[in-house]
Amino acid sequence: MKPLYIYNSLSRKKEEFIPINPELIGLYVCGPTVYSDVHLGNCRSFTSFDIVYRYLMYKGYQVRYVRNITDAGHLVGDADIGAEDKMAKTAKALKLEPMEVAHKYTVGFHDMMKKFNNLTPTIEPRATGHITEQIKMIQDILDNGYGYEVDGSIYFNTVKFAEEKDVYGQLSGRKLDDMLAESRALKNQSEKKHPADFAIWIKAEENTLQKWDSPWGEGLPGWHLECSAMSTKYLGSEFDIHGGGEDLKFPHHENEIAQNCGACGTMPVKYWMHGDMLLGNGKKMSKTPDPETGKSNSVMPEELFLGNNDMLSKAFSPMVVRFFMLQAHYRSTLDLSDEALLAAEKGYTRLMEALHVLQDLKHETTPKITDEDQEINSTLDQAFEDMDNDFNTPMALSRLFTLVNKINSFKGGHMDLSSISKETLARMKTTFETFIFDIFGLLDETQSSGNGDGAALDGLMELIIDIRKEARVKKDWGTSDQIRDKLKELKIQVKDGKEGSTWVIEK
RNA sequence: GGUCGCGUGGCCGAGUGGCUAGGCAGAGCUCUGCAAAAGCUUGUACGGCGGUUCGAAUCCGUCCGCGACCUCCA
Repeated sequence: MKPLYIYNSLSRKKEEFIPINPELIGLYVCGPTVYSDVHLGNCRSFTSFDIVYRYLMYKGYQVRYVRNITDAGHLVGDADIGAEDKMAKTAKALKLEPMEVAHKYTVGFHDMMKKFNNLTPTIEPRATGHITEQIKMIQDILDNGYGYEVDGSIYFNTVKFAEEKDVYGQLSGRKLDDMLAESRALKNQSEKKHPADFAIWIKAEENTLQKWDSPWGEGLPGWHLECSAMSTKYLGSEFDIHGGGEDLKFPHHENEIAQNCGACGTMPVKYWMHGDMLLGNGKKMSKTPDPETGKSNSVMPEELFLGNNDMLSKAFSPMVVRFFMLQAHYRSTLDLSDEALLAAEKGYTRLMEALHVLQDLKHETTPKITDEDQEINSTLDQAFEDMDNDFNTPMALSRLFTLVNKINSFKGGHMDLSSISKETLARMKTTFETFIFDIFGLLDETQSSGNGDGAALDGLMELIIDIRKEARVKKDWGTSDQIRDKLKELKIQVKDGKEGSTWVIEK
């Protein structure tokens, strides 16, 4: 197996990926807090890690992919206690049980992941299902002396941990001294000994909707803790890869490390991966409205699919959006715009069309190995090298497009198919399918078949194309063009080629 | 204010000391009954200013602009 290089946020450089246990890779990705609909930025992040998951599997690894659902403990605002829980806030607003809120948005999240053709993780644990594990972890942290109780709430003693372990701040590049000087955190009335300390168990108030019994009284676990507890439970106290959005690096992931380390004494994660943000109007896409304009710049996926957003001139399908995301590296910000999506749409269609052409290419002769053979094979090799280089999807995609050119040339007769060997053609076919479907996770939306209507449409189109063909043989251009133009109005494009006509539904 | 990152041709977006990224758009040509599709050709791009180097968009310094985190967000 060729080595895979992953950019590790912890060391800030690319490192060769060496699994702790080659038999089973542990991958943990921070999932959503299910208090509202996921927006497109969330989808980008999950899609990025879907590619990671897919590529690891392509490499032959068995992967345990854990992605959590946070359905408790995530507070609104920056207070550690006394603040409202996100779940509870939505529950009150919608007059629902917190678990109804969780279910509603979990289902919505799953639907969206399916639309983007993201694979399901192998385990999707929820915070409320792991209260016992979280309480146990709090106890471990207390036993190790890194926690303290104040009036029924438990805090993580960041200062003590930082002094003793020298790992705090490593991931986010923060120094505790600087944080000490930071005055902002003190603006809230707090029981904490130090602003950098954070709640791991929050005492329930009278009106707290979600609360559980614990050795310290009724309460709920703090945010950050669910990830520590559940990753430890399913992947062990040390595992391979942890992923999440760049915006989770601090405080979420930094505190996660502190909790794991404070409870188990080991650094939990070997490779930390962070995906960068999707931008809307040049700014991070966020659910929170802009304080100046009062409007959120987040685009909901549904708006994209239906085309009902001010930014968009038309609707874009999930696969076009996925293709659009693949064209950028996961560690770069990506600007969403109508123009960029239109370009992605054409590119996506071109790629899928070329795949169809490729699948239909056949040749019988087996000539000698030519330069063309080598060129194609090395381009295919390079595409995999690009993926091995920190999942460089845009680069790998560009290799595919290099071959799209050749594929179309073979079909159009600009290049002779017999200039490549049977084996090379076969490899090109399988590699294209592997990349497009297995690694990139794209679906073929250009195919009409798959249901009864599709089959009917295929038959109809065959008939119409035949009729037009006859008209053309008779040089009846009026009929021929009428068919072509009418179909065009119906968003069906007829493509005349050497071997007859094909058609495609325009987006 | 602190920490980090970015600024690439009309747009999106890779790359990173010397070799064509790619997609979209534009121009010319080929094919075609005409188109479309497809193919071919075509872009003196790397924020400004210095420096290192035989050579820098790529390294260093500096200035300007933008963003992320530091408070919930993938």
